[in-house]
Amino acid sequence: MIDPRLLRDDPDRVRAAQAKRGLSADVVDRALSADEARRSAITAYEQKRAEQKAIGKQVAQAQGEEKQALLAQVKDLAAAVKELEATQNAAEQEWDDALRSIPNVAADEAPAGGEDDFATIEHVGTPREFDFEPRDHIELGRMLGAIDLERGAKVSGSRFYFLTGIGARLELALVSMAMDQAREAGFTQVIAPSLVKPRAMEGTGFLGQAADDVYRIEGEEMYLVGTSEVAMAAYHSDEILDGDSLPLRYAAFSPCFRKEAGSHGKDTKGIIRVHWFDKVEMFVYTTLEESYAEHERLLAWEKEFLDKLGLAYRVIDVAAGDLGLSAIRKFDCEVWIPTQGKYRELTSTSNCTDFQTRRLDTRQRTADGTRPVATLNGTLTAITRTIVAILETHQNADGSVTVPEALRPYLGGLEVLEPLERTA
RNA sequence: GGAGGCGUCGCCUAGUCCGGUCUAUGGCGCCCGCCUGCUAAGCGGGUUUGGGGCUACAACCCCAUCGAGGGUUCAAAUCCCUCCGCCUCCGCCA
Repeated sequence: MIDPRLLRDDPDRVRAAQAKRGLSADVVDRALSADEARRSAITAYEQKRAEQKAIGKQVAQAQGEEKQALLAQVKDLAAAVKELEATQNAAEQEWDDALRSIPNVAADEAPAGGEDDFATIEHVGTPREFDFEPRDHIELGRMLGAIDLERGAKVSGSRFYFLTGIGARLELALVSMAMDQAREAGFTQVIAPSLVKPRAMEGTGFLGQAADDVYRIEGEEMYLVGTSEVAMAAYHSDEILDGDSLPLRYAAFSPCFRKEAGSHGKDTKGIIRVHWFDKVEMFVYTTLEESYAEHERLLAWEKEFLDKLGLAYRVIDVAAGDLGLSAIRKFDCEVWIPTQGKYRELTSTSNCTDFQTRRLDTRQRTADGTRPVATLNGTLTAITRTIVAILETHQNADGSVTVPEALRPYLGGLEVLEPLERTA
């Protein structure tokens, strides 16, 4: 959630931020009046409570008739305190609800508007020209025996797949390559749980409008994560971190699950948009001041990985309305998909500043107290889309695929993926 | 899944049976000061977190905080209920 002090001191800035995302500012006023109601309720309760405590002390010492008199007096007080406490709790709840529904204040640099209002920052590499008709990843995957969509649908339904043979090896290779890069950059490698409690989901901002896309476990208060960001943001919840320990950089592997509600008809074929995929995600805890530079670093690491795979892509500055609840700024790396003739999101990095840590209560110790830290996340590799990009970009006329040099060591030196003689 | 034990302000710990004198004890660590050629030791003081008031976002005052949430009571670390986590044993299992 946003800093309550910002809301109190500069509500117009929050109103402007709502407008920039294309949202109503009503919630700002609701939060402001809730804050006032809350504070007067707190004052009222605390006054009565202090009175009750004072008399309570006398009761403990008094004897006989005097004690009886005091008891009678304080009995009414107890009822009043109870009532005021309930009022306070309700006011507090109201305020919390309003505050939590306000998204993070977008960075000045983030373009205003919605999904289509992004700004292109740069193009890296050039989309490959083919002197033959390129095959899409579905056909290549079938020829290589790498992707089995039919059986995915049979076993789990639409938007599911099996990676088989070289497909399975590709995933393991990509994960290793990503993890090695991260480790060399100083990240701690993590295998994270993909099933989490509501707190983690809510804290990262995925239970608001985004809740439609989240799988909930029947009969349990548990959710399947859509990204290991969820587990990693909650990793240090309710902790006060030593200021010297920052930044804390984690590279987490986990499966990711998404209902893809509302995307009917989009990317219905292949493994571009699936209900489950595996991902290596960078997640960083740092100071607010350092978060902006760290965001650039995360982008640089994402680009390094794409560069090593020889992919052509562009980097976009995502518009305010498309940032999600938590981020103030987001860069997407969109890779050129030859058979679609367009750029598709492959990785994404967000600076969530102290929005998530206020919800999850992760602070740092400073010379004069504690303060919330900043969190950032960035994709190193989302396996399925990475495989799509590699197969389509590096394919040859005979259906074979040239392995990017950087990936070869992870495939036992394999230089070319060859089609199977016949498919099973 | 079953049985039992445990959860106290960084760590360890007293207190819980028998509710009020708990404004939570003591030790370790850490911080400040004194002392001291230096260090150590010694001595004195400080050291949970969140919120509210007032303000300079200081000092100060107040409220909450003994795993979490309810309840009983004038009053709860202490009594009752529910939940969570950890440990031991059994069962099951990768």
